[in-house]
Amino acid sequence: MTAGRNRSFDKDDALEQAMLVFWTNGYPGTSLSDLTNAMEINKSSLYSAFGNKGKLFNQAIDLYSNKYGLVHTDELSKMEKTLPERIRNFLLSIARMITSSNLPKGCLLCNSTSEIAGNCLPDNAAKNISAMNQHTVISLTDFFQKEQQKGNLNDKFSPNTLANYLLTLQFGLAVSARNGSDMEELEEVINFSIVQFE
Amino acid sequence: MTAGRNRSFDKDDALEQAMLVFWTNGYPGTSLSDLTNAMEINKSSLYSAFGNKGKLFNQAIDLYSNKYGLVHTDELSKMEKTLPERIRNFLLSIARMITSSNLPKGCLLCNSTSEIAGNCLPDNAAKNISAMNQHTVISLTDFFQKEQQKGNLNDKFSPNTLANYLLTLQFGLAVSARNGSDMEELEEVINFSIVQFE
DNA sequence: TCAATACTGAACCGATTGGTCCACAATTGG
DNA sequence: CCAATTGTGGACCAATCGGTTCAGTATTGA
Repeated sequence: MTAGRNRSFDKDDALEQAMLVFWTNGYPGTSLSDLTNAMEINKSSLYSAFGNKGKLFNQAIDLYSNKYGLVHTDELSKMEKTLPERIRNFLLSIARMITSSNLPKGCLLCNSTSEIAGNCLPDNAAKNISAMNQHTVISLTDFFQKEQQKGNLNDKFSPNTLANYLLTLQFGLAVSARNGSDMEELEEVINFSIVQFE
Repeated sequence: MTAGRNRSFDKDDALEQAMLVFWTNGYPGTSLSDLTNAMEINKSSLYSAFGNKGKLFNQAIDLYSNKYGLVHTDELSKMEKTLPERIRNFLLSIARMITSSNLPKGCLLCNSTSEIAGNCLPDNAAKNISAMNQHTVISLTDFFQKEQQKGNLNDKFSPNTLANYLLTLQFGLAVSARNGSDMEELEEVINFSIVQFE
C-alpha cells in the first residue's frame, strides 16, 4: 500500500530510549540533543516520527505507564495470598523496579508529577499525568472497597484514604530511590509501612 | 569602613524570591529571566550579589532548609505529649506547609532530590541536597533510638528503619501535595500512616 | 523500470540560554 | 568636597535552545 523508503530505525526502540532520558533528566532537563544522541537519530527523523519534544514526552509517558507503571497491580489480585501479603508484594514489585540497576532510579511519573506545578511541561502532559495519578487512586480505592466487602479489611479507614496512603508510599519510595536508597532499605520501610494491614 | 554605593534591594528578600521560583519550577525549569523578574533586579546585580545561577540555587536551598525544612522537628521534642502525638504533629506541621496557599506546593528539597539523578544541577548542589537528606535520617534515627531507650517505643523495628520510613512519608506527602492533595487529604493519610506507633 | 513516497542529514532559523563587560550613577568615609 | 568604592542598567557575547526546511537518497508498489 504505502510506498516509500522504510524507517531505518526501530520506532519503539527509539521511544524507549527517549523515555529513559526523560526518566533520568526530567522534561526541562532534557534537550533535543540529549534525545537525538540517545535515540541515535537526527532531529528531522525525530520530528517526522514523533512530532516535537512535547509530543515525544507524552508518548514516553504513555510507554512508561504501560510498561513500568501498571504491571505492579497484578500482585494485588493474586487471591491465593492474604491481603497484607498482596499489598507487600505490590510495593516490593515497585521497589524492585525503582532501584533496578538496569533502569534510571525512581519513577518517571513521580518525577513528572513534581514538575506539574511549574509551567515547564508541554501541552496535555500535566493533564495526562494528573489523570494517571487519579486513575491509580480510583482503582486502589475500588480495590480496598472490595476487600472490605470481602471481610479482609476492617472498615475503620475509608478505602479512599487507604488508596491515598499507598500512592503516597509509592511517591515516597520513588524519591527515596532517587536519593540513593537500595532495595534492602526500601524493603525494611515497606515491611514497617504495612503493619496496619496485618 | 567600606565606601561605595549601597545595594538598592534587600538581599535576603531577593534570595527568598529566587528560592520561591526554584521551588515552583525546579532548577532546570528556571531561567535567569524568571529569576530577575521575580527578584526585581537585573542580571548584573544578581551576579554581583549571588555569583551565578548555580550559586544562587545553593543559597536558596540553604535558606529553604533553615526557614522551611528544619522547623518541623520542634514538634518531636515537645515531651509533654506522647510519642505518637509528637510524630503526628511533626507530620502535620510538614503537611500544613506543603499545602499552604502562600507558598509553592510541595517541598523544594524533595523536588531537588528528584533532580539529582540527572546531571542538570549545579556544582555542589547534588552533594548538598544528599547531605541534607542524610542529616534528616541521622537525626531521626537518633531520635527514635532515644525514644526506645526511654521505653516509649518497642524495639521490634530499628531506629534507622523508622527514620527512613518518616523520610519516605515526607517525600510522599510532598509529591502528593504537588499532585493537588489538600491538607484534609494529607491529614487522613498521616492518621493512617502512624497507627503503628500507637 | 519508474513514478511516488518517505526517510536522512545538514544547513539554517529566530529566540533564548547563562554569562560578561563597561560606562555611569550613587554613595561612602576621610 | 572629593577620591574611592560599589551598585546599576544596558549592550553585548558565544552557545544552545526548540524547531523548520530542503535537496538528496533510498525504498516502495505498480
